[in-house]
Amino acid sequence: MNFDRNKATRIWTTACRIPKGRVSSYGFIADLAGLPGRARMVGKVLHYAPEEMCVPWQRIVKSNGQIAFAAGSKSAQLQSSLLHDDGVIVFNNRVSLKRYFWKPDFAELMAMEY
DNA sequence: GTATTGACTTCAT
DNA sequence: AATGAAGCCAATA
Repeated sequence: MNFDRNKATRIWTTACRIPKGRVSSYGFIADLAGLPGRARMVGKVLHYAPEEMCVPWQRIVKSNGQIAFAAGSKSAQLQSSLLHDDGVIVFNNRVSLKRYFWKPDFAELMAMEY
């Protein structure tokens, strides 16, 4: 798998900023990582995220709050479980963005723009 | 080189 | 709320 390691690292580190108990979307993370329009790449890259980086991939969901995996699939169940550990309620394979969507504060946004 | 494929998003029904 | 089409872009084939 030869993907762009540099971009991948940006995505991983960006994902690591999502605090416990919050979620974000693929597109939003792509934007923060400086890669607008590459939501699909975020998903691909998260799949390759090394274990030792402890990337909280479970906190990334679709823009409508649904988990990206098919309901009932092994991955979806695992993600739901991990989110539950974070204190996030998962219902019908989705979470409430109203309650959990991560809004980075101003200082964090500034630290990112590069 | 073109075609297909996604852990996606948005808009229109 | 649910579907579907079109757009998206890097990776694969």
